Amino acid sequence: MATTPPPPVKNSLLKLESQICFPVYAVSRLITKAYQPLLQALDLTYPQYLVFLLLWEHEQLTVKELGEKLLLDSGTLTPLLKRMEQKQWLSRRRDPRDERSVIIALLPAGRALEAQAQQIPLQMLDKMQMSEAEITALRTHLTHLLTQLA
Amino acid sequence: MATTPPPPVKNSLLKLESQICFPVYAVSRLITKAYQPLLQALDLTYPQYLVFLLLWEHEQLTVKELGEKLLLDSGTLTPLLKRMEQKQWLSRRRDPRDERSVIIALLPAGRALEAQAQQIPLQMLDKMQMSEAEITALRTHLTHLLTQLA
DNA sequence: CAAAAATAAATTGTGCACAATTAAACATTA
DNA sequence: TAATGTTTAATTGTGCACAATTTATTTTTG
Repeated sequence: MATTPPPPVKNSLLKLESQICFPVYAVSRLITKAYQPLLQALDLTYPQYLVFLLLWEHEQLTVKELGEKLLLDSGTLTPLLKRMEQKQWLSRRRDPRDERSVIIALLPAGRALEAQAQQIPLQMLDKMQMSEAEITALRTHLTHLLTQLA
Repeated sequence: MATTPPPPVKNSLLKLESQICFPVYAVSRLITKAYQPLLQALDLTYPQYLVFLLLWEHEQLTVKELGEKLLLDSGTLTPLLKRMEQKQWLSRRRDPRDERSVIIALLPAGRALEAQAQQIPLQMLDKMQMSEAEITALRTHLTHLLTQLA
């Protein structure tokens, strides 16, 4: 009795489920969505929150420094920072000693947000339901990938 | 001799470097950038490539099915699929048996792209420089997070 | 010093990503 | 079956994200 030929095996590397890239892409968007209700209470978007994490730590930074730390360019940062400036969270001014640079400095309203953001990291950790060990392992692999691709 | 008081320790959870979320966000964008030169040769964006991965495997899917698999809604997919339709890569038509659904079907020009995309996964693996074990571990942690957040 | 090169932001244009709303088709049920 | 509710896309509006270009300033170099 003749057997039917085996079905042609698709190049499994071209399947969505074989990709490592898709989970990264999907998880990244899901994380942003998980932040959303927490950040909405502060009238913040996720990239704006990242800018604040840096400003709460450093008080003031140039656009270039923000870009280096966040891996974003001025095409993204300039309009984002203008929106944050409009809300009086930060100031944008040229560095008098090098007029090419723009210094972004925290304003009182921006500094005040830090207190309201205190709970966010723990709330996110709670949503993610990952052990300390898992998080460390994940971060290790991701930072490896990051240095590989940056 | 009086010791200086310890510097006030910033809530380390509110530092960018403590966050697991930032590496995911940054790596996701870096991966997209790494794909860019490879996909540009096929006139594709990364989300369009993801749609093709599914269509190459399934030949035709509804917008709803694409959305479920990619975790994207019609607000993102409709304009994206219209652009792909304009390039004659796929067709969009209502399902005659349920006019609410729109069936996305591969067209010859879209099917032809599969051959040209064959090399992409290996080229990406090469760029990422990760061992099989690392990739598996990373995917495991990410899919865990994905189910946790989805 | 003047010309050329490099640097830092801003601008322009395209394409996601998503919340919120709308519209149409279908399913359920009173 | 008419009214109600559900499902599926499309639409609208906002905010990234990034490539490519432009502008202004500073640095380097011939």
